[in-house]
Amino acid sequence: MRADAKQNYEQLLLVAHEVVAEQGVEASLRDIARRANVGWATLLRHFPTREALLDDLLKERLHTLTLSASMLEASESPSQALVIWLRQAVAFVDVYSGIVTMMASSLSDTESALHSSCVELRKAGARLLERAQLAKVARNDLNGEDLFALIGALGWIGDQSHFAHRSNLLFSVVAGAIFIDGAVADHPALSDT
Amino acid sequence: MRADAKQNYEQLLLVAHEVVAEQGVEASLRDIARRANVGWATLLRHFPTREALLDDLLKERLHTLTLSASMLEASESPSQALVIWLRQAVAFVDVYSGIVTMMASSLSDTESALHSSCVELRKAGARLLERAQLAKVARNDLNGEDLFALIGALGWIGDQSHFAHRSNLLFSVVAGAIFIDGAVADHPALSDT
DNA sequence: ACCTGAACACCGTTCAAGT
DNA sequence: ACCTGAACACCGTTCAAGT
Repeated sequence: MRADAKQNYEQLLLVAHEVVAEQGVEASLRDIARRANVGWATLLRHFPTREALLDDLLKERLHTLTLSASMLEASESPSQALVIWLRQAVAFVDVYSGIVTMMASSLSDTESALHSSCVELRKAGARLLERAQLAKVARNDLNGEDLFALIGALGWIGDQSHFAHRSNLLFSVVAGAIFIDGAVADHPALSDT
Repeated sequence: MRADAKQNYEQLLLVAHEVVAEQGVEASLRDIARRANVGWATLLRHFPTREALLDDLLKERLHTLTLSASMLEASESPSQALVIWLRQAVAFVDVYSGIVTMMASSLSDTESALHSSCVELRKAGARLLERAQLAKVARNDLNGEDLFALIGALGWIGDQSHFAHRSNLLFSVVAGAIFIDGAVADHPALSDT
């Protein structure tokens, strides 16, 4: 990448993060280009679709999240590992409002620039879920898609300003439902404080 | 209302239902006016905001849902009544994709044309929840807002084509989490078939 | 009273020119 | 190679005319 191109790219990412964090994933791309002092068509060539921009915005943090899943796989308690990771995943999607809807549709859209990132996320969760199922602490009728769906559902709740202040409690309600009765009764990670 | 006005109004509602059921709540209003063979500005005067249109589209079915809540309040089992009503509520929001997000924001926006309808819905659920709590079968730390949030979360899952085929299972997972362990173990309404 | 088109400021898509 | 403005077809908002 040429030097001026690289500078444009990085300035765009910086501004895009600010604007999207403030206004959500449907923020005006034209507005982002204006605030970044970059030509409108330049943004479109760096990021041919909205999904491509979001993918680049999420890349680093997504990598951190999947790394965290790998670490947690080696931890002592399969149920606690899953709960801790779920909390991280919900915090991850909380950064940009509307991102869960975009990710959910990208999961089934092979052509989306976000697709492979979403598959990665699902796989990371699925591994932790399967470990908990083998340990007989998580419901056996759930799979990686369901985990993704529940993270999305909690992310949706966090997106609604009217519900956001209850999202900690609702996290513990929904996350707790993934486990078999009593299996996580002694896990402080599920208490709501 | 003048005769021609009334005819326009009803034609608009008819077409709007079709288009919104197909494309979701963000469907083009201009397109609806075109398909209804009605002047564009005419739609805007009948429905000054998108929320006003949706409110009229939902009114009948919402009334049915609140009536159902009243009936269920007189039924034998408080827990079963709540589960049955929750299923109806999720089916209600399933008709228009994106409606849960619009309703969630209307719940805190007193100016929205949908506001009072949303409050009605929350109240109907809250009454059934409180009855179940008094009977010691539902978690005591949840309130009407939480119930609305969980209905919205399940509605969001139903909106995503990739997750919709799991929504029955996920309903039983999330709805089951509202109750105290074992309180609904014998309720066929929570089985996933 | 009610209906209607048109002007306006936005959006994302596409493309032909610039350096 | 990369950047850029402009034309295009849409959107919702507003308003001045029509019958």
